[in-house]
Amino acid sequence: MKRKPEPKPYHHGDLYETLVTAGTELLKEEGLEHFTLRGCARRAGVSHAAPKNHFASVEDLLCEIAARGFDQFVTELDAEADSDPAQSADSRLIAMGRAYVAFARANPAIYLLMFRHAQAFSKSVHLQAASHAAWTQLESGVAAVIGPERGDVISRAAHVWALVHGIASLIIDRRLPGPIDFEQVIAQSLASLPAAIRGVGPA
Amino acid sequence: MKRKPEPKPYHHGDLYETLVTAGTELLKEEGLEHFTLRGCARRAGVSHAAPKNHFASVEDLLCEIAARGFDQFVTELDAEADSDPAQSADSRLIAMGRAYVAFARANPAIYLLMFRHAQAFSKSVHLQAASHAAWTQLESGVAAVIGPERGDVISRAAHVWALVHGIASLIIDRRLPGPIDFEQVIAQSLASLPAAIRGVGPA
DNA sequence: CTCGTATGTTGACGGTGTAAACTTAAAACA
DNA sequence: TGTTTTAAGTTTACACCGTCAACATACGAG
Repeated sequence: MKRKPEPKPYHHGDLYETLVTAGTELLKEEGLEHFTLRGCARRAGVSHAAPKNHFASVEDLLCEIAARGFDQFVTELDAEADSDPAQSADSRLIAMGRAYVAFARANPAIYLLMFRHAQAFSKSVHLQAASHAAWTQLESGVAAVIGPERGDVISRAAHVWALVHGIASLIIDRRLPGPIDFEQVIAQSLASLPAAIRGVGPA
Repeated sequence: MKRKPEPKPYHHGDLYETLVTAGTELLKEEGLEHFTLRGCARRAGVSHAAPKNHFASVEDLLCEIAARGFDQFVTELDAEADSDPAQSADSRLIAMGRAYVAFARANPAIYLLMFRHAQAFSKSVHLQAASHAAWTQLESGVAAVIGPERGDVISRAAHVWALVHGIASLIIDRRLPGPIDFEQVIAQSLASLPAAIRGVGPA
């Protein structure tokens, strides 16, 4: 058994990391629909069965890629929300919403993998933790907007998530009709959000 | 060449319709992920290459199934919106939103096929017409809410669609955290919609 | 220096979509 | 009615895919 975590244990180098990198690149280039484990192996320069030693199945590799996507996602949203430290809770939430849609548009295949691909979250602790962090991030943004005394943060957070997820999905799936201004839709929809989640429901 | 459109041309009976039926059933039973052209042929009781005579590819069959899904979708939303002829435009739009999410939850695989599966709409005139009808239905509901003189119906319709699409997607993908009341999220989110699309943007 | 074992390769299996060649039977026409 | 055209279905084949088992290799522990 190995004891030291040296970066290049032997033969290939670090096939685990190489596969994650190759998979991420292939995802961006070819899309989730055409993602293939054998394709990752080819890009990594190993035989088609080599990944088996590091990932029990193609889903395991996708889970790791998704987990790293969540890590980057949370980092980017935090950075955007904190870009102007003087702004209100409302504009912080709107900034997060803008960053959310921007991430989806910049990384459509990763976004689909993270938020729409059917995967067993329980299989990967990394994925479970990373996606949980994203939800917590959303909840705190919503809580700051509706105020500390109001209950029901969860259902309002779901409302916010649904709106930005819907916008992102319709855009990257090219579902909106041709002559439409994405930026206007994003700005208008997000602008209505603080009032919408404050204005309704029980105290 | 045949001239008459008789329903059962010969051997199998009406393989075209049988394949559409078998495909719809398999979609509901196994989900879009496990949908297979050979599986449809098996259920129809024909060889795996028989569908080639009626559908050039698996995508063509899926387009026809999606088109029929849109037909049913538009019918159900119209019925729900017109269920109470005395209701206001606001509550009509909310009723349509409720029916939208209900359709997705009742037919998740068909919904995914209709609204998220990458497909060449241009390949099927039926699909193109049916999905266009759904968009028109949405636009008129939104126009009634924001009033006749206001422009920008398209971007407000996109806003409404994004919200209901997001709710439906998160629910059928089981993305919302465990202790959450779907009905409350749906009711709260939809209730905020008329004011949201009326309240913002240019006159 | 030896040997165990983690890592990578080869080959195979069943599955998929699709294409070509072949067979069958209905329809078109004389 | 009888012949021929042609649409519809079958068979076979190919290139992929994910996964598995058997084998080869080379690092690292002892």
